[in-house]
Amino acid sequence: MSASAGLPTPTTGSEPDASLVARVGTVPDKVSLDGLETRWDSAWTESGTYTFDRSASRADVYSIDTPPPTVSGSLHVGHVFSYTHTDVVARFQRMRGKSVFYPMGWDDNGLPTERRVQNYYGVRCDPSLPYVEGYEPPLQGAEGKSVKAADQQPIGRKNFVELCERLTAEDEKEFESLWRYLGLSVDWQHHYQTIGRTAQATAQTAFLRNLARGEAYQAEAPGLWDVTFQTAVAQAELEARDYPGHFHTIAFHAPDGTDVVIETTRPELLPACVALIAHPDDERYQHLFGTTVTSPLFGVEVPVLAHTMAEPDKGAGIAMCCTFGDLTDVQWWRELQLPTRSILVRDGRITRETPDWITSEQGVALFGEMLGKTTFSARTAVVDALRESGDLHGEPVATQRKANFFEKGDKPLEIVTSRQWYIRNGGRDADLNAALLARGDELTFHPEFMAVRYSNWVGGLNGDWLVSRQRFFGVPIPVWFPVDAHGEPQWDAPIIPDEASLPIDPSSDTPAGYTADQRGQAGGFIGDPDIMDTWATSSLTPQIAGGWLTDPDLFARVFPMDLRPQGQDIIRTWLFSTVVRAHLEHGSLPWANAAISGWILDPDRKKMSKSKGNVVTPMGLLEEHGSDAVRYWAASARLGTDAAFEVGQMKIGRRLAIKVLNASKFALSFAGDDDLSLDPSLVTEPIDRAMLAGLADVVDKATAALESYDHTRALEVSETFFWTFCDDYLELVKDRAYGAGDASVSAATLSARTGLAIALDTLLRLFAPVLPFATEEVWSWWRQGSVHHAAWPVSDGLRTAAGDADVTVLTAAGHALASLRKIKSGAKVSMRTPIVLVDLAVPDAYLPAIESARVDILGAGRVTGPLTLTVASPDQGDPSVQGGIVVVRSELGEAEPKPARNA
RNA sequence: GGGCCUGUAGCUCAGCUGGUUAGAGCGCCACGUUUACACCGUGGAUGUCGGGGGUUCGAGUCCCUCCGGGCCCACCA
Repeated sequence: MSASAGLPTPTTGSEPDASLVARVGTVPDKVSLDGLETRWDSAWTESGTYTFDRSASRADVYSIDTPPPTVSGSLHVGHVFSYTHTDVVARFQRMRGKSVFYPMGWDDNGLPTERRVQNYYGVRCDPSLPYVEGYEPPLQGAEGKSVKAADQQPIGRKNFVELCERLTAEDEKEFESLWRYLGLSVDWQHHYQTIGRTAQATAQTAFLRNLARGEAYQAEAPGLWDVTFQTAVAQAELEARDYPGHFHTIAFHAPDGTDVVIETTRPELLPACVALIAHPDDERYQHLFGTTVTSPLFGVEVPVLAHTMAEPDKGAGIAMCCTFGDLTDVQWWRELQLPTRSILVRDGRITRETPDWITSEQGVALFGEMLGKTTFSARTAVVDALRESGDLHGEPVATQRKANFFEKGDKPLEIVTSRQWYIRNGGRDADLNAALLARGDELTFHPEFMAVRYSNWVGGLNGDWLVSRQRFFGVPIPVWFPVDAHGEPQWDAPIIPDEASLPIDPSSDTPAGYTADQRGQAGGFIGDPDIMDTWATSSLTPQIAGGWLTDPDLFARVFPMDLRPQGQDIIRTWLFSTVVRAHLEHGSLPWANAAISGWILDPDRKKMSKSKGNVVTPMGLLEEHGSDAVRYWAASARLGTDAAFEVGQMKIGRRLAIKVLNASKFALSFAGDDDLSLDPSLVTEPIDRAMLAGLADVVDKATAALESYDHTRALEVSETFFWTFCDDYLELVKDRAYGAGDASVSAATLSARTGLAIALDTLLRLFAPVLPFATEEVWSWWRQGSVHHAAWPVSDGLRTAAGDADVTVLTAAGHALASLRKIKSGAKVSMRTPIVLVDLAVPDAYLPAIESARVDILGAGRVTGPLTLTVASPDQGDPSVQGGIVVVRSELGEAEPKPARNA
């Protein structure tokens, strides 16, 4: 790292220190923010400003596990917002001398990409079709036109995956250019795709290791199933939504002829009923426990059982347990060892064969009408029959119920029995659960309260992590199964590939010891048809980005990582699953810190999202306001707090960036043709030293804030100081800094010029993480190298230069100047108007301070006559203004005629 | 039903472990082109700190309670 270390300490010897002198190069006559983004992005790329120094040891590295954005649409302001937060951290750490490992990934895995490809190219995947060489899809960019499924051209899996890769590559190019324009200090040599070969190999290797250690397993079990996508769905992907339904009151029949009445919203599941269940303490049903009743219409005999999960005040207090209507049914079925009578199949329709437990003539006839029907039509059939038989009591009553949905689906989930793969995540194992909760405690969340979202989720898990999905585009489960002599797959004896052969696709690759023509044959093999959950890959981003498999040397330098930035909504998914994988594979946390950004809300306080159509495109914003301005807006919002989308805040950021350019140009203009000194020993005037003392405080506060991931506070203290610096200090020292106008430079002039140079040098470093473009631009006018590799400022040197000065001199002089301005403002005259006489009553403590800056105050206030200072008494005037300085008497002179301006 | 966050000027938000008259910026009003800046500068007005109780010499800050926003989990009979 090349930087001069913060502010150099004063030299004591006679050797001039080269680092204390800066030669001012060309400062533009007219400064502008326009074009800085493109210009500096090129310059940074060319000089490798953000290249990770892989010779650095782990202790000198700061590594970031960046969220790979989903490449299935476009980035929105929410992305710009949260990625800026991360970039501020990256830039701060880089300036502190860390080698920053800041890779970028693209999440092009999974359903969103799959669906987008279907729409964009008008195709659909049919894994049974062969690969077609040189295939071209029927459409290009048909997005939004929504091609009906029936009109989509069916293509084989390999062709489909190729299209996925083609489309995501285009998107990724666009995303990268946006990130570059925004000024993310990413090392673009380190980027990855979650569908890339490395990611696939990593996901498959990690899975096989989980399998070898017994952490991954298969089970044939009832589980939540999306009938649209026809895939199993994991707990983390659930979303409870309101769903309209009807309560139906239905009579079962006891042997003695009495009715046992239940209520249900799903009468179509009547043929799947396996028991009636009431609470063991429920007085009303005591006499029925242990007996059987007969279902209406279908005449199936079912037991009446007791279970504590039954709630007496829900419905009739006695429930119909079906295989399977909901997760409670599954629990009853399991715990009471009930038979399985499934009637729903994977497409969400009623089975196409009448099941053997339905034997009555009436039952068989009715079920015959239901065969292959949707649940909706089947319900109508059952309800009509019930009404006719008199077993429907009253009419159905409309109700609003909650149903589980796949977060990307729009039909309620059904429960279907299937063979699936799971990874243990503490959902069924108390020890592992406790260990993962402990990992949560070990992880530092910013803000802290986000930790409870983790522990709530982990504590509330009710099953292991379902990782298999019945989809096409994704990382295949890397196993095959032998097929026995009868043609039956041996699910219990998976054929495991060698790690060195990964990644593999078992649907096209052949396992060792077999030939391709044995696929699907008796005595041969079949591939596992499923792919892994997208989180099964995403949970390995630290390993993928860090080179776990491909570059162990790199991995040792970056893992466990320092920071995981992400949104609060995916703590339960991405964050948790990543913790699970690292815990199982490495016995550690994947990172030390998690920084959680809030949401961007539109002016109606609604979360911005594509589905609501209230998204603002980021590139337009960046071009209109400038990247520094948009970054300023983002950096003004604290972690974990939702922020309003506010153009006003961007305008303030733009104003700040422009002010940085202008104030810098001004400060540098005093150098003339001379070199500008940064030697603190030349700062001799009390007010100059006071300014440096104030700056030292700012440096300490900003540093402490950034160390605790509070970028907002760091920006705020720097910004507040900077505006006072411009409005008061610059005005006060202007005249002195210009000097006498001849070649001689007095000590007082040198003090002002050096103070300005030191302050500018420090302020540019303080602002660099938030305003990388404006600060780099100014830096290039007079310093060597990049400000983004300059050392983060430290207060020591500033304090040495300030000596025993304290900030009071500057604040008091500022207040005095304000009181002089108020005289003119009150008289509605130009600030150029001279004051020929003024008496100020000032607080006790300010008297010496103001006295020591008298000459500067007279100059800045254009006081041409006597300035008299007295100590203010408590009853004098309004002490709340101008720091308690009261104008006792004043007299204004004639304004000078306008000076001719040089164009 | 359980949990977390949040309610301060018209708007967006600061107010750290309780301490003098509650802050900033935007917006608003008035004035001003000053050898950096009109993408500017100077000055000004603006609040029963969601309501009500309590602890305290002292509460925007701590406790209780109610009301309003947002989010997560549970709730499918």
